[in-house]
Amino acid sequence: MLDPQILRNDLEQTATRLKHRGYDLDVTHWQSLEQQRKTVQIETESLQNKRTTISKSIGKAKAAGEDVQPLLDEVAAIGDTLDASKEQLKAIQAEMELVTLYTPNLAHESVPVGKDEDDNVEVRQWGEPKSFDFEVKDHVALGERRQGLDAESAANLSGSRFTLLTGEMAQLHRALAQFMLDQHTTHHGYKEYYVPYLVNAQTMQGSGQLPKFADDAFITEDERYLIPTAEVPLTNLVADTILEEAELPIKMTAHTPCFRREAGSYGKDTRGMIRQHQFEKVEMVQVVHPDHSFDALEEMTGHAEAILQALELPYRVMVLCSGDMGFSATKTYDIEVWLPAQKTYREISSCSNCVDFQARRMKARFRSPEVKKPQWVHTLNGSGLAVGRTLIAVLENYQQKDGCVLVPEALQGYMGGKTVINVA
RNA sequence: GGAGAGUUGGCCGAGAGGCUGAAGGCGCUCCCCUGCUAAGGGAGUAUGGGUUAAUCACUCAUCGAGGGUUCGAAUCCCUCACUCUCCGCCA
Repeated sequence: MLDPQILRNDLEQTATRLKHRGYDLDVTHWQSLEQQRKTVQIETESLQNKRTTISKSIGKAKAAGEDVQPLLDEVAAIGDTLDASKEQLKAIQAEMELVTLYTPNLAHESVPVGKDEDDNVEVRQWGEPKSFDFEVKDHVALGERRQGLDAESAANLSGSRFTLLTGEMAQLHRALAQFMLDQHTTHHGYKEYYVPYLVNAQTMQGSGQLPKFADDAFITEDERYLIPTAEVPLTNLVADTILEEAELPIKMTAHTPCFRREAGSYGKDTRGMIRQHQFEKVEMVQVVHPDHSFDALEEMTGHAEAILQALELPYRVMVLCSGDMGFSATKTYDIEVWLPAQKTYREISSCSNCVDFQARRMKARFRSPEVKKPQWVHTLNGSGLAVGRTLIAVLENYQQKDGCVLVPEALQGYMGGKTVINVA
């Protein structure tokens, strides 16, 4: 949720900045709502005040044994007008709330203005894409051996966009998640959480998935949502709370499955396990003091990078342009890992600073000794990393001519000492 | 799934139709006293919104959420959510 003050005081500029994000704010509509709101609210509140005043005097008059009938007559006249005024105010406020709930965050000044992913800007690269002296296979081809990656069985069980892993593939997948969690908890200062995978609508709204993106999520019959990312439960842990400044920063990590409908991505990434309805992710979330959120974003991106560096997987870091960012973010770095079979970099992590956008939706605040009023915290989230995609990256980057796959040194301890898998 | 109890400010806790935005305590802030420490005395201390250039100003809302009764609701009624206890079931 944007600061209502900037919509009131700086409407034109805000509309322009929203346009950079591909969002058209109906300025005239908003202005008219705002104007109506003001008139009706003042009217309602003054009627309310009048009624309360008279009601109180009725109490006093009764206690004094006076005749209250004249006062009752007077207050009766207010009733209908007040009710009508209240209804009107409610309707206006509901409409304004809807607009604010559907309005994305503003892009930070440091974010390049652009339309889509083609306008994202590379920030840095790490590692050299390895050259192979043989024809490289993609992860699907590599996974066919020993049926380690069995798309057909998954399709039979559940439909398209599901994956079944067996044997060493499943073990490697598990090893990756364990390794990531351990890195974040022992080296990067995050506390590990185990969280619910089903959340209510309120929680989904707090982090920005609802109401606008209802179609992207799976919903249960009793109206709970399967989490699309652990960001949702983790971030909402501070919903409706006033923290002490000393409690900040809060750094949380969790390994969870993520569920996404992937509505509107028909035909995209249909081969292999790049885009799935269900995938594993290790997520990082930080709740920080507003002065430090941009530093925290750099730090958190570094934490995700550290995983790739430990796995010796080449990657590049992109800063997303205004038009390509997610709804709640003010600035996002995508980390893209090198996939030799596609001869391209593919997203494996996304780290975002949401500043006070989610905090306002969730009512997450903190109190500092210097400032009397509670202030909004800033929230950040980042993948560290998407486990399925990391598996793909390991398979493709560590493949050998004969189709077996070397186990990255950092993972060997998690693989029972194995140095190579997928041997024919 | 069944039966019962509960949900009040940062925390604990009173409150039973008007004088309650809410006693009291804890915590916190400021002041006084006390040669350290402990203790004592006084004052202050909810959140959100609106009006305003801004406020020491005025005002509205909020006692789990949403409805209702009433001139007036933390207090009465209804629905829902959550917590706790007991029973049942279950990994």
